[in-house]
Amino acid sequence: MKLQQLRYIVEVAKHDLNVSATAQALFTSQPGVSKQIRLLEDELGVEIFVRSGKHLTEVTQVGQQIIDMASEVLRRTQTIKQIAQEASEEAVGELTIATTHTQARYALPKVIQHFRAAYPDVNLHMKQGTPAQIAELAASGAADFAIATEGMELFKDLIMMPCYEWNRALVVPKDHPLAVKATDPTSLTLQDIADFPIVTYVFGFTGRSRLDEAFGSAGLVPNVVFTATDADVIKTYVRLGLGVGIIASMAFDPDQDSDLVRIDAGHLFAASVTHIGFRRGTFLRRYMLDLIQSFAPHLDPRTVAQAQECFTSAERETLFNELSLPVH
Amino acid sequence: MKLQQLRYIVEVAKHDLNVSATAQALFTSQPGVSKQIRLLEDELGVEIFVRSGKHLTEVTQVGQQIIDMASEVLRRTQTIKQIAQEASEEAVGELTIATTHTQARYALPKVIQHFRAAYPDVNLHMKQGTPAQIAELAASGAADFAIATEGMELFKDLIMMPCYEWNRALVVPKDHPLAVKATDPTSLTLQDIADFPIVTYVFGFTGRSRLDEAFGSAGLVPNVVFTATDADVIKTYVRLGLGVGIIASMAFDPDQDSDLVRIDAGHLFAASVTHIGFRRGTFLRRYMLDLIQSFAPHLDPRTVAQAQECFTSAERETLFNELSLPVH
DNA sequence: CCCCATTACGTAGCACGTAACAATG
DNA sequence: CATTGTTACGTGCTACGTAATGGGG
Repeated sequence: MKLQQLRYIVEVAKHDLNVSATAQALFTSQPGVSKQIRLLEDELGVEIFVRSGKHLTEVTQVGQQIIDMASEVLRRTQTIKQIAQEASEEAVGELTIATTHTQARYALPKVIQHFRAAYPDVNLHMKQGTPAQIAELAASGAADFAIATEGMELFKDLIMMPCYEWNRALVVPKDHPLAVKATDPTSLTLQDIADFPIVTYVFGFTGRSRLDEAFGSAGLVPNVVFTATDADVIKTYVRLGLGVGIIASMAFDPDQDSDLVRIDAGHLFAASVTHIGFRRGTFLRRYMLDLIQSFAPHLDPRTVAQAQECFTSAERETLFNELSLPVH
Repeated sequence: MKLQQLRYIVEVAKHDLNVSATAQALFTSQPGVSKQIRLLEDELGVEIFVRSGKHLTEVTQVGQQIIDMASEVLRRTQTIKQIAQEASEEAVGELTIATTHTQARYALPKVIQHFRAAYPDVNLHMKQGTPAQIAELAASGAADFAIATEGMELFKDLIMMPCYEWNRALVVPKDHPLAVKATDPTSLTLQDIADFPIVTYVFGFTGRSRLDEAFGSAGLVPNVVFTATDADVIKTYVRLGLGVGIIASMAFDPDQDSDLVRIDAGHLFAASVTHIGFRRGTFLRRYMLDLIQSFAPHLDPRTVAQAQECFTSAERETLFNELSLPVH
């Protein structure tokens, strides 16, 4: 059994059982991959893939178990490399962050700027997607970190940590009837909002669920006429007069959005909490810990280490609910 | 990075940093081992071992982390082999049980006999040792199972499951003053026993601690004149008249021990529970599950699987304290 | 008829073993 | 001086790439 053989079967499984595509992705020849898989199957005495004629059609039951375990093996060899690099070149490496538009656009820029200055030799990659995709990326190891507000409890081997609390604001054009509320945001009610067509996030994004809850428990049916995954698009359509926008308050930029009026609505909705997560068992390099702390100051390396030790998310909750989160 | 290189560093660490001895144990040449370690260190860019002149003197800090992770990798490659063998040759394999004399001599024979009949092609190995050694063997992967009554909570990555409950009996020569109690064991008191010199297990073996607790809470100081790790030795010295023996009741064999009298003392001491344990993450083959159930009928494969899923020993406890244990 | 996996075969690299060497206690 | 790790060197294996072959959709 060789590490490459394990790599091959894992990659073939990831590439829809297409050996040619796998070989190309791994920059090697297709017969080589084919043969090594055969050799592994011979050595183990089991078929990992089901072949119909000249095609791999499916993964056998044992095959799946073996592939899963092989992934684990490969992950750990990666960890070995990380440990070594951490010891020899502390400030050199890679960092992949999977996150949503909202975070990438409004929460992360400062952090990233700071990070790049501190670690110029760490290559940084950002992947954007839906909360579910983000969680998947982190769980599969394709990203080091997932940062999002929703849908992060999907994978049990993701360690999630709360970063900051935030709430919503209304954005309306300056000439909108509700614009006058800007002088006294506390007088704003859910009924006020429900009177107008609403432009906000699609479901499953950026705390949208909290919004629905608030209206629901007030017995109101909001007239959501347009949804988007990010605040920039929402603001654009607010400008076009489609309706009043409800966005994360941090997504309002006083400079760029000077043609709009922001009315804080934090008293109307339950606060949302943005989390950062990583796969259980990940070796966290110094620069990773630094990034976490720079994004969420209360998450110092010691606290993160404690979170890693926790077996269940319930344990982590008790660990974290002693902390008071920053509010954005 | 190659699997063998990982194997080499792990084994060298296990062999007190003696490369020659390691090479011999792995049936390979010493320069080969030496070179592969060097190559790995070069590839990773770190020193795993500290060399003073021509000797490996210690493991670097990173080295230890790498070795630990390498062990994990190798363990998982073993698991892959097991998964494969399970699928192709369900009844072929190896099984190593680490246990104490008491279990090996009095509890396991029937089980083993049954097992050998059911799985003639599974090679069986028994390792004997102190409870601490047994737990260590299972935790390190040198044994598949640990079976013992004491000291099994030492390693947090051992999954322990209760097998049966048992208590103690007094054994005395036929002409001993206490022999008359055999007709009415319930009349036996701790004071009765404390009046005589006692021969029993050494501390840390076969529920010895429960014995001390009972005397302690009764305000008595037992006069333990001789201790041994197993009942056979204890009985021998009881025969020599050294004192009254206190042994596990199942360790009295009516046939072989017909020259002694057994007086049940279950009402005087808290019951002990014998456990079977294995390393978390172990792939349990069919024959292993069979062995467990044959030893402890309530531990069916489903229950064992549930125990494997539990994160903490507390969770397992709640799982198990619904079961009523067999009494030996 | 194209796509894809397997077989065949040649080559280059590398792991491993033997032998010689160096250093340590 | 014995033990132990490293260097040097030769060899046999094998992983990999190119080319040819054979099945499926």
